[in-house]
Amino acid sequence: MAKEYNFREIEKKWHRLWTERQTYKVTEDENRKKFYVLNMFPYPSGAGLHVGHPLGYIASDIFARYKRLQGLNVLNPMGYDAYGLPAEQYAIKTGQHPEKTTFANIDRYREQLDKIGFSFDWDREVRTCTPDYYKWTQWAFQKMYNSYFDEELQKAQPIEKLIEKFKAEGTWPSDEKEQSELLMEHRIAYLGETMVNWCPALGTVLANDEVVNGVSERGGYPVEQKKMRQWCLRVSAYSQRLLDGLETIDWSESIKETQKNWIGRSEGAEVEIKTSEGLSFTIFTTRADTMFGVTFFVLAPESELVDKVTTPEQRAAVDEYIKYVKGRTERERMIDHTVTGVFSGAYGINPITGDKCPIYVAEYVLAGYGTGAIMAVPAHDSRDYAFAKHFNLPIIPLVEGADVSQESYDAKEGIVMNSPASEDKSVKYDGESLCLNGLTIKEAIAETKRFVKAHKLGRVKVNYRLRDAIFSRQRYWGEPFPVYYKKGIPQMIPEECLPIELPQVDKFLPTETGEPPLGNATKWAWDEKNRKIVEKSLINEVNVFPIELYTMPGFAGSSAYYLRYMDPHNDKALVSEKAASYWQNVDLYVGGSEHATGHLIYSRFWNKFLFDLGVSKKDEPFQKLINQGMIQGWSSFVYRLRNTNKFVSFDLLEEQYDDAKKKSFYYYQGTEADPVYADISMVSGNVLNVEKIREWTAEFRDAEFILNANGQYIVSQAIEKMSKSKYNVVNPDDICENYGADTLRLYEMFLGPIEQSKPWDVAGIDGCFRFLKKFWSLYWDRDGNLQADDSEPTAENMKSLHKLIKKVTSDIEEFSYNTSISAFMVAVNEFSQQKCTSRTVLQTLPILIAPFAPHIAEELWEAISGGQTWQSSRQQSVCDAQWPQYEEKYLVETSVKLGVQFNGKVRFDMLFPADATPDQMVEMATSAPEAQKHLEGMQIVKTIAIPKRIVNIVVKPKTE
RNA sequence: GCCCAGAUGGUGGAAUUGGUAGACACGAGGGACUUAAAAUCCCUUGGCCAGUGAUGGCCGUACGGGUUCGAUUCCCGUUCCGGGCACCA
Repeated sequence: MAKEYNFREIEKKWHRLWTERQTYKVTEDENRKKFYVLNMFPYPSGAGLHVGHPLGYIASDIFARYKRLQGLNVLNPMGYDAYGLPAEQYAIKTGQHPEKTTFANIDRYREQLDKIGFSFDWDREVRTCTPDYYKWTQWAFQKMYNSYFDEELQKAQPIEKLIEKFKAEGTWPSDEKEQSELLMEHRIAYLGETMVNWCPALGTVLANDEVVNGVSERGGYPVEQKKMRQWCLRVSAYSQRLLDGLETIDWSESIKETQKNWIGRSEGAEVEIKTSEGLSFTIFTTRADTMFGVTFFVLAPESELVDKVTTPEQRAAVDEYIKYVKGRTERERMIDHTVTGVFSGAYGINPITGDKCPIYVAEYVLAGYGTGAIMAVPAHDSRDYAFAKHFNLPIIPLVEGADVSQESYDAKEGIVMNSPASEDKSVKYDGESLCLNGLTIKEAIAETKRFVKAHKLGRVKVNYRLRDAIFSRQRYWGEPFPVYYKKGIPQMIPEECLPIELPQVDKFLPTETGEPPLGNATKWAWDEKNRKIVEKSLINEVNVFPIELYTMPGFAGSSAYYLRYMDPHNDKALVSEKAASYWQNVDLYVGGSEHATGHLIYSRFWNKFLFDLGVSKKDEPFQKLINQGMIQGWSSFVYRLRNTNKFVSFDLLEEQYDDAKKKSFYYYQGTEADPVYADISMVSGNVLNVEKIREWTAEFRDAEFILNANGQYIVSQAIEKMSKSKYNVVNPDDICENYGADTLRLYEMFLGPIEQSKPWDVAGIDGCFRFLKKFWSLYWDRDGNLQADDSEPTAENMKSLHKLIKKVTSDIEEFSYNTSISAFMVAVNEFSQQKCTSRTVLQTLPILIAPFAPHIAEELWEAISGGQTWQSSRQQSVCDAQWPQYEEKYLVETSVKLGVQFNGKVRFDMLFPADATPDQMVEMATSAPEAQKHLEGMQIVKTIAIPKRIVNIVVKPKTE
């Protein structure tokens, strides 16, 4: 009886031994090179871990194990992003404290993760919601509050330096309130009166990346613009560094591109415009070359200039327009691009041409970008063009050959003309007037910038689209701010008193007076004298003051967690100098690309700030980034006839396409049928288990199911993101139970390239399971005894082995795990055919497979090395073995079969010595008997021979 | 609209980056062992055509062109799917 591959026992055994032996515990070791592997830590949701989560974790675990086998000291930690909206909303619904549900979810995650056999050092686990962790989130916030960004040095500096500067300049106010306001304009964490994304349904403000298509990312509720006093982070100050840093890191082009878009650098010029009333304003343009084509100016409706510029005659019209704009939601403005606007009554004077052009107010100009005012060049900007057509304003073409009768010419290519149209159209400054005619657009831009600068008409300016991050939320389940208010002026709670712990509340909703949930806390006031938190009722504005009621957003805790993993139990510092110097930054970061404009920007910003402080040792936190694809789920739908409790099999429905809504609708005998999610566990293939769904929810209990001719109920299926609400979540637990963790790990990697998204499909998992069984059976004879012997491996054995080492090594380096698993499959078949029992080979294979399938690797490693005396105790685990090097000498081929081509078509195959030179190859090929019939009546034009690749002979008919 | 990435058998996907397209796996078909099933093993499997047969020929990497002795790979154009940004001046 051959020995069975009992994965359940093997995996249980090794989970136990790994824990007992602390196999994965990591400590700083100056004698070894470090390698830091990191996964984006999960938010522990109530749905548990699904098969998509481990995809990235497995990928990084393979790399971590591989690097470790190569002798590096690998840090591979895991933790939880534990603050979040779902737990809070669940608390509002059920009254259960978010901490309770969050910790329960964490336990469940841990249990699931443990089954898969990761090499995490759990001693370093962090949870963002525990005080010993968020102490350092609060600490970093205070550091940001007490810093400003020095434009010249391009780095953060202590705020005291700025105060000194103001004092030296004599601009330092004496009034405390004025001082506070002045510094607020410079602090990196500041309290700002800004337009925010307010989500009434969630009762909180949202950051820009949390708003998608004008609705909230979570829940899809409408979002409106509202002016509110909020904590903000001056992320925009770091725009240039965030952009420059991208060049130094090894991330995918697409994600760098996304970040570049989000930062949105544009180089241009700011030009001073005087108005007919003697006022002036500044416009920003990237197309300085088009100054001669300006026919009007436009102000953003929210701009403060509007009020100043508007003439009495136009006042009523402008007010009405602004009222209209205010009434529009963000979403409406995004979808509806119809041209609107109003004349302000005033005129602006083009400093280049001296022309008087009307100033309009229109919503297509945004207050938040540039100066909130533009010069309009309808001929060369499509938005200005639409506006000009609508209001019948002149259009002056400035590029040779550009036809602007139907649409604007926006391209930045061509030769400039009409600039000026005639000599008297260009105003002279210090005797010089601007002339761009005949230049290319690029030259014209540069020339205009020079002119504007030289004659002080404006200045060259770089603008960024990146906005400051709104850093406060009106929620309960988040980090409290270590801030109290003294006469309305924010004060930092002393650093030694941190952390300020999240107070207990009995209600998680806003208070009746509209305060955020923390307003419900009774013990939430700061006693300045005794330096402690006291009852709110004691507030006296003398020595006891109210504490901030806002909490920090989700990204606060996730922005520097990778630093905390380096030194997670340190209560003196976020991370010790020693640990930070050793681990530096993350070498390999694995996570989803959906964080491109959120976490991955905030984290880089946060790290750059800490780098300026000297806490972080590298300017960029994540050297290499791999974005694992999403594993999607198959959602299943049943169709309910509208206003009935009847469900109709999908194949009986008629489809109708609604062009307007770009959606299909389904009908059954004239009645429309609406799709309803059905849990995937009730579906096999596309057939619904009607009995099972009746037991699922009350909705289906007494429903009538109209079946097809085969007596089956067919569901329709769609590939969607895995989510609890879509009832399409597949847990990894079942796979572990039926096939084992090693098979799960192998299969998830075998599905395809890591970066690709793909629907989950268990078809094919048998292939990986079979492979492991074959791998297992290499080691055991028919009686279940280990069949390794000390026989000399054959040349064939060594060739197969070294081919495998070479392939697997290079594939892991390139994260091409699916192809390295294929290589294993090939190799195992070869060894099996070779009946290889050589210890040399059998001892190496477990090391090679260990990153992918650690449990079976350990078991076989133990079996094959069991008879030996250990050189050191660490060799008890395959994790501490040494990754083998391949040797070229075993891979050398003595002869190679190559196709001999005539004019690019393969005509015959023949054997060549592997070391044949191209000349020898041609000689052999042309003199071969098979070649003669192809050469008959032909002459050789050219020959190409590439050793080990191809022999190509180009011929053409002989001409006399 | 702009930017980025992609399209290969029935399916997931390989292809040393310009050198015999379809590795590996799934599925399907056939066979062996077995009372039977499971498990295991072997063979076939891109399409079309010719041949009893070994085999041979043609077509084939979304579509249309180009460069090249040779193109899945490079260039130009088109179509389709995915991702990001979107009145950003």
